[in-house]
Amino acid sequence: MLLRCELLKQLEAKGIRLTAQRRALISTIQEATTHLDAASLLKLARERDPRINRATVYRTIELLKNLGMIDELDLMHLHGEKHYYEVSTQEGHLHLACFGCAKIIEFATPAFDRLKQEIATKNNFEIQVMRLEVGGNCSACIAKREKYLHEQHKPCPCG
Amino acid sequence: MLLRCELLKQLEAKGIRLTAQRRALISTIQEATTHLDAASLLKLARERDPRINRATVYRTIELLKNLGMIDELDLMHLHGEKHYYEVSTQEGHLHLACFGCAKIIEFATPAFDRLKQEIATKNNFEIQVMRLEVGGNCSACIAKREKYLHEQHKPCPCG
DNA sequence: GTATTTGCAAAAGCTTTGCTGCAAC
DNA sequence: GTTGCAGCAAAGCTTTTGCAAATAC
Repeated sequence: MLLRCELLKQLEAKGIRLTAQRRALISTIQEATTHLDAASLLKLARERDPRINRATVYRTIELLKNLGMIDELDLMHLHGEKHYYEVSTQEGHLHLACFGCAKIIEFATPAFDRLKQEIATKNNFEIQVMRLEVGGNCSACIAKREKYLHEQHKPCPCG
Repeated sequence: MLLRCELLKQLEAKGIRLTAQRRALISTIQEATTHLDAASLLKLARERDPRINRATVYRTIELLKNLGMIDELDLMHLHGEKHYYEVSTQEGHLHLACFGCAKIIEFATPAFDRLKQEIATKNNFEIQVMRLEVGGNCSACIAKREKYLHEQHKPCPCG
């Protein structure tokens, strides 16, 4: 249930004034259909407002991060060291990165929040951010590999 | 239960031959008492073998990572974008990074491996690496903050 | 003698910063 | 008039790479 530019509303509600450039950036993040890194975000947002500068991208990201409105992801450094961003959600979820095809799978489970609770309680730790990332092979890539092994007449580990 | 230079033994068992420089690097990782980044590792390892070069550090890290013998951590980017390394362990554990005092707390719980199992099963995903990092405030920093608020005669959220 | 690995230095990739000037109240 | 942001370009930090020389078998 994504309201149209929920982030802008939240910022407005906090009394934070934004320039047109920042508004363009923020709606771009909000409406993105993939995880964006700073460079892609800049490129996309410039379609809305060509004046946007790289420095403004990083400064706006910093702002939203500090307000806890977006989360920063590494996505297992699948494509170098850049960071990716997504709008923070109420319930925790995690990211599976496939080393084979670079696909990113999002997965949510109640166990995630239960674990979060356990971590906080047992360590008396006040959690602000929790990031869980997994790397490996997705089901399609596992199947591909097994098909390949089979065609090579090599033993298939699954029998 | 850390055997003396377990990593070297494992590599030897795999028939992987190592130069003196790499051996010095690897024992440094093995015997480290904190999480090392590439630069600290270089500095420390040079006390054992001054010939070691930065490139060799990165190339050795790459090797150990690919063999699954060390894990790469970000530690919530508490000190910039560098990576930290630790010897892989059988059972999963996670890292709590305190934004207040930069302390890193390690925490292990069976729930971690149960969650890992659930992720693998429900997504039919073959997990190679799983990294869980948490950022927030440790108990000491929470106490410090509450003491401060109390001295300022401000209301204490805990009553 | 061939293959691998080293050291060095330079490049690359992403992010941050200093500064000048513009814009908003 | 002050205050704060934007844009620009340069610097910063970490990591990677090309290549010639050195090393190991």
